Amino acid sequence: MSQDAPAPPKRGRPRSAAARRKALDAAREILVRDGFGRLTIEAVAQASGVGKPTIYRSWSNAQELAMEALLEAAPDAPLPGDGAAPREALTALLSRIVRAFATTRGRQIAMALATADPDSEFTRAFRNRVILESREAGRRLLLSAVARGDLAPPADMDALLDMIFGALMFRLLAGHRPLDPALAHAIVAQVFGSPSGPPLGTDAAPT
Amino acid sequence: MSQDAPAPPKRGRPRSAAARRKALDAAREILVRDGFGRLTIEAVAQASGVGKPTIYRSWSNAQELAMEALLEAAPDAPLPGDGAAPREALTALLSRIVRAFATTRGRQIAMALATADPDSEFTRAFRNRVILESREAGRRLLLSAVARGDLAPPADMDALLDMIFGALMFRLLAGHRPLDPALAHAIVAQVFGSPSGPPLGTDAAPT
Amino acid sequence: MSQDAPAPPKRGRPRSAAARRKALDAAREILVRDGFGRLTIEAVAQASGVGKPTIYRSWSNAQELAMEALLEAAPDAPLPGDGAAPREALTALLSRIVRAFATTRGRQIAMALATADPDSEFTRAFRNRVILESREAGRRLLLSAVARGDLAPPADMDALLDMIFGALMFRLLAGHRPLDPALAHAIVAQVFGSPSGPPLGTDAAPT
Amino acid sequence: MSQDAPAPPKRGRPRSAAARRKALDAAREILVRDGFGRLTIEAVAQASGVGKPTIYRSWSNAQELAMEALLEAAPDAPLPGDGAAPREALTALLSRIVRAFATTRGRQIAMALATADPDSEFTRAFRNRVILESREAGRRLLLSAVARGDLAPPADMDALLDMIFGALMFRLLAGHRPLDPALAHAIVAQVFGSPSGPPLGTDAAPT
DNA sequence: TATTAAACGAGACGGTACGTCCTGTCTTGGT
DNA sequence: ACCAAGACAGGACGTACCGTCTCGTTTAATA
Repeated sequence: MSQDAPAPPKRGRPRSAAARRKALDAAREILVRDGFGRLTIEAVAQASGVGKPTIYRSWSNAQELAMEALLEAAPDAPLPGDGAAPREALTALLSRIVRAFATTRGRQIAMALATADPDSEFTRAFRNRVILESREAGRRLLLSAVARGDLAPPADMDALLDMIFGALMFRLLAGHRPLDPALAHAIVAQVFGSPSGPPLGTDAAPT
Repeated sequence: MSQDAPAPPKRGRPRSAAARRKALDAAREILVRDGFGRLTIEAVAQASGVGKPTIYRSWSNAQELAMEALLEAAPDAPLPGDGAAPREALTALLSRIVRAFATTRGRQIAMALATADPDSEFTRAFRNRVILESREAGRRLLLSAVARGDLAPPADMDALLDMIFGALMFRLLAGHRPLDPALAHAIVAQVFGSPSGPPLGTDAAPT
Repeated sequence: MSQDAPAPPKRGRPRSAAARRKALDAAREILVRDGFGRLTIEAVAQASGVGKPTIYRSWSNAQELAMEALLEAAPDAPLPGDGAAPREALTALLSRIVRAFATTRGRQIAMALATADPDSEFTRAFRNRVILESREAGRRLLLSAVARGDLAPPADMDALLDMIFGALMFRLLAGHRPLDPALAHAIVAQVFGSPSGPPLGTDAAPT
Repeated sequence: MSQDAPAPPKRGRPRSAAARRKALDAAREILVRDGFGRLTIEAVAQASGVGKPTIYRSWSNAQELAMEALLEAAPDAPLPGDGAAPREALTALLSRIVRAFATTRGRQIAMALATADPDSEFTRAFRNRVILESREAGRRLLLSAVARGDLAPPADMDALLDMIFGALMFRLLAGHRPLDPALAHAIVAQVFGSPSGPPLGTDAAPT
């Protein structure tokens, strides 16, 4: 991505990895302690002892720095074993997301997403990594459920996925109801049908 | 709560409705023309000819002013006649929302929501007015569909509503796929079942 | 001066003397407590319970109000009996001025004088009342001293008076040396000559 | 006092002398053109193209900036040759001061002095430079006059100096009489005695 | 005694300036 | 060549007062 120069002559002093680290750590701490609105380059430079120009060399504004800090802090999605029962696996996945979002960081991620330039390369990377990765895990689970006959093949898989993951983000942002684990179960029940009754959206008899 | 002063004598010069109007109009124009990031109290004062302190007297920061401006500009939800077929009515409702969000204003609303203090009274009012009103219209439509037997009663109505409306917001914010009218149809199909086949979540299925 | 309107019909409610009083009292207290820089119309209105327009009806800005408040507070110069020995009377007069200026008020008077529009009618009145009245008393004392033969008739009486009173103001403003009672005696000695020895500036040998 | 850091390493970008210059020049021009009351940090920043924070880095308020601008503009006191006749030299010195004060700047200096915090370090420096330097020149002239026998040794030299220079300031501030060159001559005559006749306060006034 | 006009308190108005904060760039001296 | 430090121009922030302008309420002279 930044390697398109085939022969980087590597002149001069190389960038200090330590400086990046200190900046990211300071940024993360500020995010956690004071929230997104206080994450200024000035404050990060102050707190980390890294010079402002050095920070600007790595990130072009506070949003990008925030995103990378959040992205780092994101749990590295140990996605549930695909061998398990898809319904339970999806429930587990959504529950993990709920728990992650329930912290302050969830809102910060949402703010970062909403505030950032939607077309920036960084924003795209962030979306892919933080948001859509889980969505793809969900897709795999739904496909395996369909393969096992637990779920009728949905007419529009993408729309279904957006309904599932959008519900979480909607609760988080609109805040009209708490974002709690019960939602994960309710969503799964809605998709697969009630545990006892016939599954949602399928006419395939339980057999 | 607001009834403790039974006869507030209304001393002093009353607030000027004209000043509020000019400020809101200028704010709206700036939002449309330059986006949320440029909506500065300074700029609004400049553009509207209203003094800064006067603006601060009515709104305590740029977010609040932005919200009221967006809120005003929000279409006054001419909700579909509840007598019509609920499935078509829901499709129409979601399509209208998609069209509204597809404009710049959609992202602005999302940014305002994400950026603002989630506990502020203004934020709450904004959520109720702009976000949850449509959700309630959706609830009414789903209930009437259930009453007509078009839809199996969902186990968790709130979760279902959040899935429906969350999908729209998710597409808007994550931006991984376009927020287009096809999504409205896909969501409705997912909820009610494919047009020809048996509806989703119906118990009409089992045989 | 304000009588050029031949028939002031004096209809309507007359100005409230109480409002003037409250404003002046509040102004004086603020001057004493917080100094000249804090004497704002706003603060006086707040502290006195008098409305801002009412204050502006009587004084056209904070300087004028300050001046009138200071002027009121000025000791009503019970000038020394002209029958007494002029030299001692002048010493007493200057000592009194030193004492008055040594308080915070002295500086405030100087600030008011320096800050105010030099051509305003109010400033002229203030100067006449607060500054020049003492100067005229001094002139009378010098004249009587000349009449008694205690003092040679000065070539330029006005210049001499300005030297006497200017010395006080100079110490007050420049602050290079304290404005203390010793100065009053030193000035008198300078003008009349040392009590025992020959007067100042003469080359007449001490005999 | 300023020696506790023996080797201040002077890190970071040094202050720009050009910025200071531009600010001071703009300040001086505003003082001359519009007067002390219009000397706003805002206006200086505007007129000079220097950022407000940069100005605040060098001066902590408008008074200090005004003082430094006035101080710069002050004529560098080419004090009269001490070898000349002291009486004529003193007359020349006072005349020069009268001429300097007769301009707008005189009043501005007085306003700056009166308005500023009397204990600020800047105010002290200003006083020393602008006010007291001339006074010291006057002291030297008087001493040499005494040495030559032109003048009887005054009982209190400081008081005499304050009378001489205070007279100028008094006329300037009180404004009861013009501050014109005649005053310089009158003061000198008062101190040294009339050129022809016997000096002031002499016992030549017999009987 | 009733009318009525002016002054009253309150406080919002359009402004100006304040002094602080942060942005993103630039310029030092020190590894 | 990169680093930290920090000054730079710019610009928005939210506050304080300015002096003016309604408001609705006294209040006292007049009619």
